[in-house]
Amino acid sequence: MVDILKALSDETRLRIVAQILKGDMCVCEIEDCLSLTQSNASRHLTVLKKAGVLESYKDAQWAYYKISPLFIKENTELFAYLQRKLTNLPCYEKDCENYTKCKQLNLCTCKKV
Amino acid sequence: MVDILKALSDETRLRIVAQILKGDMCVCEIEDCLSLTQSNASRHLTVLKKAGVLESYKDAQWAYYKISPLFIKENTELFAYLQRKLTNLPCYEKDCENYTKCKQLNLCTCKKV
DNA sequence: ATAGTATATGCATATATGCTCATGTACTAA
DNA sequence: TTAGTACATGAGCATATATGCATATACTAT
Repeated sequence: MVDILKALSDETRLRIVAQILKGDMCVCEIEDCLSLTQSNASRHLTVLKKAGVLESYKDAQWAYYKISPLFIKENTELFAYLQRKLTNLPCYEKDCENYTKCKQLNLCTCKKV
Repeated sequence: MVDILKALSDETRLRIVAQILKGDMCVCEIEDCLSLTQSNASRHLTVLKKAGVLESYKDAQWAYYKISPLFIKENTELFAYLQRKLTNLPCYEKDCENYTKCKQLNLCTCKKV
């Protein structure tokens, strides 16, 4: 429980979760969308994964991250809280716009599964 | 939101919240119950208060802390999550025993409101 | 095989956090 | 007024965390 809350107690990681709630994303999409360096994005994703909030799977050279179904199952109320509150994050709208923009510019060559 | 999660992302503070969920407590009760130094207990309580999780009120020389009604109102799901999960904390049973023991020994001279 | 892309990770560094000791403040009791 | 109790807070230290740079690994495409 502490690990989960620790993982979620960082604005960048909340921004990541907020975007992934809309659907699975690969690391480069997170980078582009939130304007993070590659290593920084990767590290934050690792923290969320180790805490059990996210899961990852590989497709070709891309690593996709998704919300862990087990996390949702075992932390129902917390998950509902995130769903309701994450859209209020200061950066949320901007991050979403960025996501759309990056999609159009094809900054990431991966094809969504 | 980040402030709240940051405040809750520490085991000692979760233990504090777990006990206060059972009813308002003064600082010396928290100290005794969780075996914390006075300054440490005070600091953690301050963090929780600044984040809006707790509120405090004074009675004579004692400072009582309680769960903030506004926090409960605005963070329903999170509060429900805490209520359900905090009893699973590793120290929970021990802390509760300690609480009863300290009550009996009258380690704290304050009279509960 | 070779070059390129995507991701993870070691190392160094700056900042944040948690803790203790000592001190300050507020209230009580005599 | 004086001593005692409860609580808050400044200073200092040790540890943890976030970040960037450089490098390693894994996969793709030619």
